[in-house]
Amino acid sequence: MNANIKEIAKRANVSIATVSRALSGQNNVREETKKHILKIARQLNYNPNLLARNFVKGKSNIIGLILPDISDEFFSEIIKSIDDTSFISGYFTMVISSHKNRSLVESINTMMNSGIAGGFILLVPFMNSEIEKALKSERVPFVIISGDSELGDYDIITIDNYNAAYNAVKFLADNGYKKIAHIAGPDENNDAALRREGFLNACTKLKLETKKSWIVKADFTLESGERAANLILKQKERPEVIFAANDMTAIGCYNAASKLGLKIPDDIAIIGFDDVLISQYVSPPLTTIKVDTETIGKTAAEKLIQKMTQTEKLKPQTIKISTELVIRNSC
Amino acid sequence: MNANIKEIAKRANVSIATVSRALSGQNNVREETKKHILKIARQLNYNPNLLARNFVKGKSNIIGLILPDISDEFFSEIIKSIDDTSFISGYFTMVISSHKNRSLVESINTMMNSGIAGGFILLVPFMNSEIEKALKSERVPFVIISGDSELGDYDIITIDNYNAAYNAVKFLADNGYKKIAHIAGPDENNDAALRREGFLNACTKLKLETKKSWIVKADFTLESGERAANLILKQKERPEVIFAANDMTAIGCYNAASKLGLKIPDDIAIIGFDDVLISQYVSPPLTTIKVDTETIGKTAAEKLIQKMTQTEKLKPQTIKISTELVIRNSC
DNA sequence: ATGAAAGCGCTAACAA
DNA sequence: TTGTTAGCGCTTTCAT
Repeated sequence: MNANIKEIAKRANVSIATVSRALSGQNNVREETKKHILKIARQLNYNPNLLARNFVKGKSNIIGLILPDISDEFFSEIIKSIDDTSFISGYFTMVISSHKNRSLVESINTMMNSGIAGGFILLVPFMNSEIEKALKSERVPFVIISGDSELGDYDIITIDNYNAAYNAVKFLADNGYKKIAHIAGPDENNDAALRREGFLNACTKLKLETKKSWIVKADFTLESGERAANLILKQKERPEVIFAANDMTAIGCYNAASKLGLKIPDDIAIIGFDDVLISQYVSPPLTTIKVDTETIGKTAAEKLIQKMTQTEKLKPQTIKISTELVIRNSC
Repeated sequence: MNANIKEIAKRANVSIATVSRALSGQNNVREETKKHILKIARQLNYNPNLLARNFVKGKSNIIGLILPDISDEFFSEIIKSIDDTSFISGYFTMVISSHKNRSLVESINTMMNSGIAGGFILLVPFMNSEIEKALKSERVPFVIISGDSELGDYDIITIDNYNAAYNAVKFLADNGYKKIAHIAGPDENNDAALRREGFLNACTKLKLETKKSWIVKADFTLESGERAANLILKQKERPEVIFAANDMTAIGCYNAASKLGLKIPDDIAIIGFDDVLISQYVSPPLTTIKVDTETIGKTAAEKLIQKMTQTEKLKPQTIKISTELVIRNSC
């Protein structure tokens, strides 16, 4: 069994209170006593029982990270980034994913009420009333990472989907493209909705040609992208370029184009969104919009820790992490 | 603040002990009383304080997952799989990655001594005496996920690197390839070492031609794969096929081949290892060896939970998760 | 600067 | 079946 402060107190001939004070680095202990205690603690290879410490303090230095029911490299990077940031401030990261066995709401309730986490970061692709209800208690602080900055009165870390999409279209216009199609993401996905909106407004403002039959819904997967691209490319009038809601969809377009014998970017140009690893290795390398996952994770963790440590309540804040256009050879 | 059993006891007119018993589903409570208590608990939206529960029980239902200082889709899948499995048995998953700010040894010590985790899963690409020392206390149970099944007297979940590599080479031989090269992984990486060994032995046994200059070391990255492939492909005598230690390296070969104007698989065939997502989308789709990450995670979690719950100590066990050859068009 | 003691929420041993 | 009580390891308040 692990040594405890009682044991150290006995060996050091002091009270457990003094040991506690010395170990938690308070300055109301005589320097000499402190040194002595620290030495014994080291000898015994003492590690504080974090469970007991958190318990008695009535708070936890565990940060919960609630993930949705999908799995891609995005999350792996977010997790690392959050864990990195948390660790520096003395926190641990607990992952709790939501899936068939456990709903998002259940995950939120656990984080909110079990006391196991002192705060949590919620990754949600969408919001609904069930989730809102679960979040209402605010028993422990949380921040949300989401595509939508208009979710409500929460602290939100988001990327600027709308402007990123708008600027992507502007880039295409600047490069002489006039006829442009869009493969959208799922309706209920906020990232997807905002990208779509940015696309549509840019088309209007910049006087680019698009039409209903050139705007096809997909679901962020490669397969759905290929299906959607087929729908677009087999029409009598073809667009010059497709703006895909994400990279996987864009790569689905590559497959469709290849099977139809169309060359990228000459016959059909393509632009994606996300800059996943694979995008630089497809042929031709995909022009896309880079999402800075590391900064997203870091910012979320920092904001949460700020909320966990300060007492006064600040107004909810939306932090938009900017994106970056990565120009390669697909348009 | 969250309701506690004291509050419930008061409202139900019973003692806290009875409440505790009712809530933890013991059967030594009168059915009627139990119902009453459960109802009140629900009314109060009661959630047990897990910190207190774990603390008093002297154990934790948190499973630690120690990750090395790298990040790829492999980990994202492992995390999900472990978390899924843990959740079903009532455990949480805490991720603790090792990196510039926190060494592997430090992570192990935290998991071992802080009481915060009741057990942990260690992902290590290699073993050394420092790590061995940290693991020696066995204060809490753990299992290791590693490429090497010969690490020592531990419970290890591993893939059968040696046989997977051997069989891959056999597959190549069966398909008529005679001259074969290998791009190896880092020396200190056990997965890499075993794949290399499997390759070498297969070459000997199956009488395939290889030579020193056709066996080049890389470091699992795409760039290093491209460099290594260049070294191989620019020699006067070229092999017919390259067995790459992992998929990213294999894709590096694609780049090298493309720049040298060599067609895959006609001029040079390629086979990889891992079956990462991207492998099915490169052109031509990569033939490779699929590593079943989901089963690895699941098995590791199950084994660990078994160790955490049973009292008698079993002999350390090595569990090899089999791999699967995925035949595509690169050889 | 130090010690004594209460108490965090819960479980479990013992008593009734 | 139910209640009483000790105690898990630690922090913190109140004395000294």
